[in-house]
Amino acid sequence: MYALIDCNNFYASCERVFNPSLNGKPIVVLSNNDGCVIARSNEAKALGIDMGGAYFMIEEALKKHNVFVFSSNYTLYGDMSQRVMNTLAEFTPEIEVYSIDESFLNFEGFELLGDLKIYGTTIRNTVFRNTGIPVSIGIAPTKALAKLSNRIAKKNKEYNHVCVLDSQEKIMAALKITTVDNIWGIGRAYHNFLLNHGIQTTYDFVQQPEEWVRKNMSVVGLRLHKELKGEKCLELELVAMAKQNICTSRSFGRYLTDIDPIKEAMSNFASRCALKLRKDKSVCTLVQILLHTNKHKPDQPQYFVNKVITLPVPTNSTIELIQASLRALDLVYKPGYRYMKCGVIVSGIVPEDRVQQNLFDTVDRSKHNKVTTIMDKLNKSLGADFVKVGSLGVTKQWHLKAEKLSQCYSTRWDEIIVIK
DNA sequence: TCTGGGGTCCTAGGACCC
DNA sequence: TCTGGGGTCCTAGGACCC
Repeated sequence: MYALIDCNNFYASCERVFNPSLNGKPIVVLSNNDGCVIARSNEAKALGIDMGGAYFMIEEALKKHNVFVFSSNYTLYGDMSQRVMNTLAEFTPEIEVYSIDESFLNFEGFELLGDLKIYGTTIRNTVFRNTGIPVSIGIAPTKALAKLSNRIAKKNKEYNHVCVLDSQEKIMAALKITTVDNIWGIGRAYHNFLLNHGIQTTYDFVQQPEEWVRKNMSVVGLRLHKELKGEKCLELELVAMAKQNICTSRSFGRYLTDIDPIKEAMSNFASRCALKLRKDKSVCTLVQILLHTNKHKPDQPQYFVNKVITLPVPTNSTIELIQASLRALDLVYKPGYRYMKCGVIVSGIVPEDRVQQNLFDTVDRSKHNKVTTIMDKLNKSLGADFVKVGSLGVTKQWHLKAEKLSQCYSTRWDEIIVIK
């Protein structure tokens, strides 16, 4: 058996932990740049606020209903996630952290511990006591069924947030009450496709012949089909695989036309990518930049461009990645456009101890390594970007909007909560 | 004024090899 | 009439996830 533990309305719940006066009140959390709604408390959902709605279009309505609005605070959510996962790890040796707010746990053989419903409830209570975050738990024989079970636990009050699908009858009943658009792995396109073929519930879906599923939905769909019938196809991924791409991109807080502030933004994003690489003990061989105008304004001149630079030797040096990004920017930048977004993607990622050297390489990398090591050390103890490369700049014209940001209660000494 | 960011996997088709 | 067969690698695009 597998358990899927999912935090309820995670970002909204994080905001509540340190501000309990928000209990019972409607809360929404906005995306970067305060762009659109990406998390809602139950009270906000009940008001009919949609996921993904543009903030500027619903701002008035939110005010009218006294909805509390927050900019996303990933420092806080990341730290809270870590606390939840640490607690979960105490309950099983095998845990796959699937996303910032979800984990799969291997419950194989746990039936011997007694009723899984009781065990799940213990986990839920412990996570809440340790972190203040409410979770829902779905338990079933495969990962896809655990997902489905989790959804039932969350949507139906009578389960008290823990649902166990441990018999064929329970599984069949669960398949019948779950429509196909709520299956993990079925998105909008497949949903429409299935509806066109008269398939509405998950039960209808598992009745289809495997060849038909394979033909129309590729091996991914077939795997899902088998999983929903109780045949295990997806294993727990206990060790996080090395990433194939690392991307840092942002919309700007306002339009940029001059190249200089864009250079500043690009330098910052390249620097972030370098830091992420070093954290993973990896290096990259390709740097790609992207630069966009505002796609939501079709009446304005549009320019979308990507540029890839191949590095002579794989690296995670902040300095080299900034240089490559700025070189790429120079090649594609055109004046006269109102730019809205840019970013840096690094790929061709390999472990840093398996670097293929280049015979004609002239850069003294040991020097770069010394510099970045010291930079990382200082920034870790004194705060992000305490020491940085000059091209990261100080004007911050590109900075995103975050007008409703809460404090970093758990990661900054000067923002720690004070109890009077 | 204002519409997020960061990922994965699979497939088809083209270019190229012998 | 008829124009080989068997591969690899890369890219773009589409599907999906949180």
